[in-house]
Amino acid sequence: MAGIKDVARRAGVGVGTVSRALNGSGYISEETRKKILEAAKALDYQPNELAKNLYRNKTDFIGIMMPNLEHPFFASLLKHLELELYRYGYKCMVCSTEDIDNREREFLDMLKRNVMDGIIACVDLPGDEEPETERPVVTLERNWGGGIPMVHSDHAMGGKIAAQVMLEAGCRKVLHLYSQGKDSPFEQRHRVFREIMSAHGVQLVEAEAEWNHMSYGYDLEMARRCVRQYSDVDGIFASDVQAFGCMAAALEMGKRVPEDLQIVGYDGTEITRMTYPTLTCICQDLPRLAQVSVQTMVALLEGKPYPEDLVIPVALQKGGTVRWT
Amino acid sequence: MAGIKDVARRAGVGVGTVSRALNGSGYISEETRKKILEAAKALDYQPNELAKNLYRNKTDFIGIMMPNLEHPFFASLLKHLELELYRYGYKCMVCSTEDIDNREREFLDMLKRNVMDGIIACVDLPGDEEPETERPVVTLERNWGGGIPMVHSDHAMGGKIAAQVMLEAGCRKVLHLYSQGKDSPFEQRHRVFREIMSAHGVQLVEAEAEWNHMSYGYDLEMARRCVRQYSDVDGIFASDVQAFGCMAAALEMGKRVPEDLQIVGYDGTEITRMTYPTLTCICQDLPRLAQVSVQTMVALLEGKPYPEDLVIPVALQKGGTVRWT
DNA sequence: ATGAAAGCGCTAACAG
DNA sequence: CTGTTAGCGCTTTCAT
Repeated sequence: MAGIKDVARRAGVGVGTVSRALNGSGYISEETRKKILEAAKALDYQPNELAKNLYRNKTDFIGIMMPNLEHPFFASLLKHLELELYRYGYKCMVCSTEDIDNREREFLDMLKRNVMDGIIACVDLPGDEEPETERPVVTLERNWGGGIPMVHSDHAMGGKIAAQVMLEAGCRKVLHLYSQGKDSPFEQRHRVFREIMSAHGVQLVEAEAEWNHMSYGYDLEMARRCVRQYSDVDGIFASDVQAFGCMAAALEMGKRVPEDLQIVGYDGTEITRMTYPTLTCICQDLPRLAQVSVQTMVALLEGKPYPEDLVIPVALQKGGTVRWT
Repeated sequence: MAGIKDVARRAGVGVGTVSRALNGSGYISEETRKKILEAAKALDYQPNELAKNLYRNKTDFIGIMMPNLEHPFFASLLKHLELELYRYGYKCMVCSTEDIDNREREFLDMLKRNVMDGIIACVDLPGDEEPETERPVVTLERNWGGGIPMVHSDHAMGGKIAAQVMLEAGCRKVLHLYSQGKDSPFEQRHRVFREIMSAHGVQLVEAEAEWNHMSYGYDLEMARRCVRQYSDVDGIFASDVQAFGCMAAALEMGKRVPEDLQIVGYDGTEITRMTYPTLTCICQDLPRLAQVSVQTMVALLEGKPYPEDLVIPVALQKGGTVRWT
């Protein structure tokens, strides 16, 4: 592997000159620049990024922490985050905590060791400690407190839209699958939904999903159980995957959707458009969530002020699991 | 940020001693070791990995190249790869090429710049050039030639199983959605499937999906078009996502699955178990694919021989989209 | 058993 | 404009 010294020798100049020529910093005569470029090409010179990183104390890596990479919400979010980071010249290092003990802690420690420049986290803060904040952290949908910027969807709006859909659809007894995290912004969605339902005299049956247990298997299984247990409801509000689990269980029991049972999902991932009928759901704006969190991260890294408004609107996607009038 | 010098000063020893104590290399008296450990703890010392990387010329990063992180097959594969790399102490750097021009090339160049120790690639080799092989590359389901190890499923077996299912189900006219890459091992699946179908006099209608255009939207749209166009088939063989697209289009047209139309998917991702009826499909063994490719990568990095057999068996998942007798 | 010193490959400050 | 040199923070000889 040719190093900068080899290039310097071949071009008959000093290493400093090579560095300047290749980085376009400082003054270089056109002539020597050409010589250097030629030498670099001839030797197929590639600067060793490790040396550069040590000097700059920066790697251009951003770590992404997610509970589960297989879940359609996180898979899609990761895609958008990676793309957005790429636009700003950052590389994406990913950590799927799954249910592995201590994985969050280990990952956060890497931040202290300068492995990456910052972290975008979609998981809860491990333990009760404040994170070291020497390098920036931005969270998505998770409250880490301590002035750490949190980008999230407008879940109050989501709960409200879902409730309105249920009301217009004429539901009288609704199954509501929810989950609650550490001061999570999600709770707004459930709170608002409950309030509106109660205010209109709609009966509510609730089941709590384990927080942060993001997996298809779990979601489908719990959805199935709930539908069996509360077989007399005429409406369901749950996350996308859970909603599909409910629909499958109901169809298996001989119910018709939406004639006997109306279903509203939450998230709006691609899977909602994959079936017939398509799933009516509240869509989170994943591209925008990714965009804003990356912008915030970059601003933090550059010491600039970051966007004030970190709340992203949601939208209704009308699908075939609700009877529209 | 406390450095090794600070620790040395505080413990009243030289930096070399601190390094040895903390890495457990060389001889250290129990007494000074204690002093050093204390000092390190007191200062919350974290070794700067950038310096270590430069010295070792190694980062413990493995790059993962994928065409699309949102697609359930790749999302799931990534999850397993990341987990497996973690087991071996490697971190996972991810690159989603999407359809971005030159992204593969750029990512491969990072390998030359020592940004990562190796690459596991699930995309085609850009251009016709041989990749620099100074640092190891392993591919998953992609043929990069030049002695680069390729881990892949036993697609001949997959094609055979799918064909047998179709025959047993009594299909007489089958729609076959396929795609072909650069010398891809996938082709076996299509070749074997065709051969068996023809041998038994089953009529075959084929539609080619664009290679490497891995996205829900595209898959669903093309599936819908095909089902409309070939509305008289009684069986369909396609990838998971395409299969769902076909099923949705057929249901929308008033057909019944599996009574009027039987469907066999390929991949066996989580989405196949999400609906009612569940999708009959050929399952690739993603955990095993990940395991073998990571083992191969690690062996390459350590200069050891790697597993000979890089072909992973597939299995049939019986679902409700086929009439079982 | 331990301290001093020489790199790892690059960038930037400083002389010329 | 360009060459020389001093780090970046760590690991590892090499003396002692």
